[in-house]
Amino acid sequence: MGHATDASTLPDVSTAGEPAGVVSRQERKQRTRQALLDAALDLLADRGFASLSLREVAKRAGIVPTAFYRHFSSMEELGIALVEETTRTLRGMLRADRTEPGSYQGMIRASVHTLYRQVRAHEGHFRFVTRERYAGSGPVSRAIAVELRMFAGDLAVDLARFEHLRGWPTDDLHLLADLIVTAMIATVVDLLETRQGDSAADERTVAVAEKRLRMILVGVPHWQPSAGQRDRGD
Amino acid sequence: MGHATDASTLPDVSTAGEPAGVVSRQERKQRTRQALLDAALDLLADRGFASLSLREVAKRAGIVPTAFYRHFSSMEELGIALVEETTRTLRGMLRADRTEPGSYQGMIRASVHTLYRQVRAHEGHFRFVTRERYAGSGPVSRAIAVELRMFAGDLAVDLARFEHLRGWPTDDLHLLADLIVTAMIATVVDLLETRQGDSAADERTVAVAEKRLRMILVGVPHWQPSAGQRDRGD
DNA sequence: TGTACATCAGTGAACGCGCGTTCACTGATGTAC
DNA sequence: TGTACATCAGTGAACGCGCGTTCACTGATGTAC
Repeated sequence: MGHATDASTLPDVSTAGEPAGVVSRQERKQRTRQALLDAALDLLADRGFASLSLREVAKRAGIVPTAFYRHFSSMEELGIALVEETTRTLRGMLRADRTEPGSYQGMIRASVHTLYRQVRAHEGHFRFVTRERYAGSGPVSRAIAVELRMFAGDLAVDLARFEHLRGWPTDDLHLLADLIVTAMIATVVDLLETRQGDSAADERTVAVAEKRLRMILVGVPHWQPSAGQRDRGD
Repeated sequence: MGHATDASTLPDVSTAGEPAGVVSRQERKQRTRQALLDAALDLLADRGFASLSLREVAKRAGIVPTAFYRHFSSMEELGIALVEETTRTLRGMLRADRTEPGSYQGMIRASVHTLYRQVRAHEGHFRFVTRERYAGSGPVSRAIAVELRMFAGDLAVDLARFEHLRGWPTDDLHLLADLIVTAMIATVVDLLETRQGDSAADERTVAVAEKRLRMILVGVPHWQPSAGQRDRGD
């Protein structure tokens, strides 16, 4: 227990069976840092970040508690690094899925599939992020909020290129983008609740995810932009 | 500090200025129990439930740690009581808002207004529930999941009475109901992020909440029920 | 290539602290007669 | 109404434990000459 070689880190650096003698001090340090991140993620499988102790993480990473400070000045700093690891590549992949504004249907399929693969490849990361999103008012929750706002911002920009959405006011575009991001997060949660390996359940979850997005978007051509602002009457 | 007389409990039992000598032992016990619930809620203002200690809660409620066990067998049991307090009346109020299936518009306005009043009257409760919803896999998160499923179930039943929705398959109805519940939770979070007392900001948040629901519902007449199932092709 | 020194990731002892839970207790409230 | 006993919410001492952080240290790696 507690070995860090089965690492499931986002960037797949191949460090597996290299001779131990030839690596530089810098490289060793980097590996220990990664071991700390992986250890934290392992321990977060069924608990909140706030309940994680520095000593516990260090122990599982195979170092003494005091050595933790060679890598992070606090647990919070480690938490922020985990948030970064989670979103580092996903944002670009989702933007790529929307490069040519074709049908909603195509965009939906591609985005859901990207999200699906990414969640399944890095369950721990996504469990961590969906959990800590509302977990408090600390630096980790704030970092997650910032990342999500960037996802929604990207999406609002891309949505503006669709035919029916060209004339929409910015407010309405952002409302729609937030709705879609929220639906995607719901899909992440659904996937994490499904036991890994049950591919029939996975297909059902993906189908529901796509349907949910279609249900949101089917109204788009019939929406009267900004009607809401006026009929509040002040 | 730590007095329990400024209680903000959901059932507004008037226990304020009564002579102390006349209350029964049972009544006194009930008050201490309530003081524990209120103390926990106070302490949860900017932290997660998991980081709350029994000793801390007891101290703030004005009793010795060991007396805690006269009221709850564990912190988890207290957490579940807090979930119950939060949803006890809200569920009925929201159902009442939908008793006569008139326009979506009317239903939306009434429901959002009910939610708004309830959140503003019991901020601590709703902060607790939205935070702990995904906080882990413990009894508290499970209790919240059960309550939310009941909200969505109520809503699905009521939605089935609307004209366009009469022919919808159960799956699609539940998907729509979940979408609406999720939108309502987003509104709760928005309200909790707004500084209390800024009534202009509140009105904006309520307007956004209504608009969000309209954006979801505007597609309903144009939805092809279960089209999604078929075009997945297996 | 060889030597002398600097760097620095990781060590291990020590600290004071708050934790959940046990236990035997106290003394006011409640009840039976 | 008065007395004797039962109930039980709250007390306070005590326990062993894991916590974050400090500090002086070790010894392999890196670098200057």
